[in-house]
Order: sequence, then C-alpha cells, then structure tokens
Amino acid sequence: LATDAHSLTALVRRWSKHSHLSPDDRSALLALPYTRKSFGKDAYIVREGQQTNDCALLLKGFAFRQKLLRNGSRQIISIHIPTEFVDLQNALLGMADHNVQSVDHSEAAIIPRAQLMDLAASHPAIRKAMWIDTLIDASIFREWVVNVGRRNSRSRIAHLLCEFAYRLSVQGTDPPGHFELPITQEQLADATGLTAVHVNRVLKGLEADGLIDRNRRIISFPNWQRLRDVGDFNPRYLHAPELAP
Amino acid sequence: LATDAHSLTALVRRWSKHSHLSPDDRSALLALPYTRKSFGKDAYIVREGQQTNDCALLLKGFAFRQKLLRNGSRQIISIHIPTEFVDLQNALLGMADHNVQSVDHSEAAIIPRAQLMDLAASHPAIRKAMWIDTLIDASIFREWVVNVGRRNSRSRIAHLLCEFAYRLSVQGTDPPGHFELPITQEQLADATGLTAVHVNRVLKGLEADGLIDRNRRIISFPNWQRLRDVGDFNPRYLHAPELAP
DNA sequence: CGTTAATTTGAGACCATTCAATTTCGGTGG
DNA sequence: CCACCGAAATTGAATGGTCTCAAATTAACG
Repeated sequence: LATDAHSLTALVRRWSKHSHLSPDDRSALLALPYTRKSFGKDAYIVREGQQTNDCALLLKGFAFRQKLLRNGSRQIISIHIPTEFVDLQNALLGMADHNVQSVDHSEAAIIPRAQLMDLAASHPAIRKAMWIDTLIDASIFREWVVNVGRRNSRSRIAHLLCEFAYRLSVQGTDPPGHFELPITQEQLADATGLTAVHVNRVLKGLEADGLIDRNRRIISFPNWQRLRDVGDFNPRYLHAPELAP
Repeated sequence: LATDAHSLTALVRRWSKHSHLSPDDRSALLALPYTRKSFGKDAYIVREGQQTNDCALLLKGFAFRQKLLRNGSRQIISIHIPTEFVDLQNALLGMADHNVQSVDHSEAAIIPRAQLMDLAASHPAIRKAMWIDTLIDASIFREWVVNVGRRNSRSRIAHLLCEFAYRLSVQGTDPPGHFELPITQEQLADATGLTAVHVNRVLKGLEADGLIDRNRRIISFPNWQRLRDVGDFNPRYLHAPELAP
C-alpha cells in the first residue's frame, strides 16, 4: 500500500510546478482510490466510442493517443510519458473520442471518474491543476496541428524530437542531451503524418548532418541548438515555467 | 444595457446544451462585466506571447486561431463562430501561445479574467461548462491533427466544410444544407495545410462531382451524405449531444 | 468605375509516397 | 551460446499528389 500511494507522488510533484498545492491538497490527492493495471504492447487503454467511467494515469512505460481512419490509416495525436494522464478529459466528457494505446509494456493507475470529480469539487487547487493539465494538452495538440500542417518532413521530426526531449527533461533530471525514443519509426510516421520509409530517410539525414546521434533507440543531440532551429521549436506552448528555453 | 445583457444570452443557451444551469447560474453569467470591442478585417484579437488578462467571447463575425512559423507560413488551428470563446484557456494560462485573428469585421465581449475565474469558483455548474468548453476545443484540435496529418486534400476540405456546416447548424436553425463560408481560399489553405492554388482546384473538383454548390461564398450541399463520406466526417468529436449524426 | 483583393488556370518541378526487396535487430528455444 | 524467427529498419526505383511560379480573369469595395 505504501508503494501504491507512492505512485501518485510523481503526479503531485508535477502538478506542484504550475499549481500551488497545500498539504491537505497533497494528502487528498494521494488518498485517491485507484487500481493499478498493466498493459501489453499495443494494448488499448481507452477505446474510441467507449463510455468513460475512469481516467488513466500513466505510471510506467509510454502511451499514445490515436485515431483510426476509415481508409485504414492511423494518426497519432500525442505521446505520453509516466506521471501524465492519458485521458483526463474523460473525467468530464461522457464518451471517448479517440483511442489510447500502450507503446510497450506499461502500467497505469485507473482512477474512478466520480472520485476524481469529487476531489475536484472539494479542492479548488486540485481542480485548477486538473484543468490546467487539460489546457496544456490542448496547447500541445495545437502545436501538432502546426507541425503536420505546415512543416516539411525534416522539421516535423526534429520538432517532435525536441518536444519529447524537452518534456522528458522537465520530468526527470536529464538535460535535453539524450533519451530513449521508445517508439518505432512507423509510429513516428503516424505521429508526423509521414510514411515509415520517409521517416527512416529523414532520420538518416539528420544523423548525417550531425543533428542527432542514434544508437539503437537511444537518441542524443550533439547540437541541441541547431536541432531546435531545424525543428522551429519554441517550448512556450508547453507552458512549463520552471525551465527557460 | 438590455442589449448588452442580451449578448451573453447566446452563451447561456449554448452552454445549457451540455451543462444544466440553474436560474442563479444564468443570472450570474449574464451579470458578468465586459466591454464590447470591435475588430476590423485581419485585426488581432489575441497575440502570441502576450500576457492574458481577459477572455474574448465572439459576438458577431468570425475569428480564427493561428500560429506563424519562422519561415513565414501560417497554420490556422480553428475557426470560431459567434457565441464561442476564442481563448477561454487564457483564463487559466498566463500567456497566449497562439494568435487569434478576426476574419472580417467582428465584435467580441472582452471579459476580465479575474471575474471569470471568480464566477467559476462560486458556481460549480458554470465552472463545469467552462471546462467542458475547453475540452471540446481540445477535441476539435485533435481532429484537426488527424485532418492535416492523414487525409488527402479532397478529404481535408470536405471534412472542414462538414465540421463548419455542422457547428453552424447546431448553433442556429439551418439544417446542414448551406451556409456562407466566410473565409478566403487562402485561409482555407492555411487551415488545411495546403496551398491556395490547390484549394481552388479541389473546390472545383468537389463542385464538378456534385458534392457542393458554390455561389459567391455561399456553399450548399446537394448531397450531404456523400460529402460526409468523402470527408470521413463523424461528428462524435464535437460532443454535441443534441443533434444526431 | 477604378483599384486592389481574390479566384482561376497552366506547366513544370519536387517532396514524399508506393511497392518491393534486403538487412539488421530483438527475443526465444534448443 | 548459437540458430532461428518475426519485427523493425534500411535501401532503391518509379510514381504521384501537391507545390511553385506566373499570368489571366473575376469579384469586392470605396
């Protein structure tokens, strides 16, 4: 039980960055009931069209939101890292409007929607943190519209790498120097609106130009500033005040 | 003053569709202080990077959100119709992460952020309606990622037309039969991640195939069902329960 | 009714796709 | 530890959807 309570600690820490949480807020948050659930590779955490009775907070592993088109293609809408909610909007909206899939093995805290809303109702600061969370999600969606709508393949991928590195570095202790890209090139293609073949060529191009280094799935950034330029990356949209650009 | 109070009536009506508002809620909402402001063609209602002290509710005319890229291109992220907030997220986020521009002449109610948040704090139903509003915005952004990421030019434009027709029809009394498309083909291009030249060709193609009729900026739909198919349009993401697909 | 914005049209170039084949990687059982 | 296997990554060649550039036509507006 102690380790279970620990699971939400990371959430408390993350939310504390943009919202002041009192000791009472923190303990109320940590007292949230939830069930821990494991997901295998490609398993669905949320399905489009499903009635929603709970929200999933990612504890381990990665997950992405996606929509499937009638012609069979897939668009990935966002990629999530541990301590992030993958469907907080479902605390209020009655039906899932997109899918959420586990990248590899992952674990999530499944929190009943009613308890989450009760907590929000009784604790203004938590409510605010929840709302801000969904607003930052929305801001990231907007940036993704820009990314797939108006940037060429090279910039798109550079931008996605920058975002991911940045979000991971805010999360942990690493500077945006390197990280493990947990997704396949096909998933990267679905996230950027390209094909896997072309993603491969672009990655090789970025590597050839000294903008990234690849070793297995580990990506490092020999020249972070130049990659930022190529990706036209400005972290403002992430609304993470604790890190300067 | 009576007509001013009337300005927010449409908002009350729209929010009532997804949130139950008590008489007290309604009158509190209508008592919100605001200043009415006019905007000319292409005028900026919100600027990226700006500190935000108020929110704009569109009363007349149309507006769109956009981001400008370093290379000079522009991506339109959403298009808004009267009675919609164009930047409700700025009630909580401290800084605008994108621009909002008036399409033509428009008028908006500029509501101080502090008053809006006070109202949210004291009235749970209004707070919920506000939050849902931002969540539906986010859902539309997600669909736009899919639209520009994974649909061809024909589907993209058909989809955008469907969404627009649908939102207008939910709003007013018209069935999705026809409406005035208030934007230029260049703006349509920036909204779909295409060029104005190509948008022109696609529109002509849709017309030639009997999917739309054009008369000036008035667009009508001789075959709504077929256009929906071409656009791969499923209104679920709009979360508008009052109208069946 | 003149003047600018918006739309329309054409031809050629290019970025990304498609399709197919090959190589490498990651995991598994012998 | 190695052989094996399916998944993922890589490479090549040809195709194609969309863009670019430029010009002509039409619409909008004071």
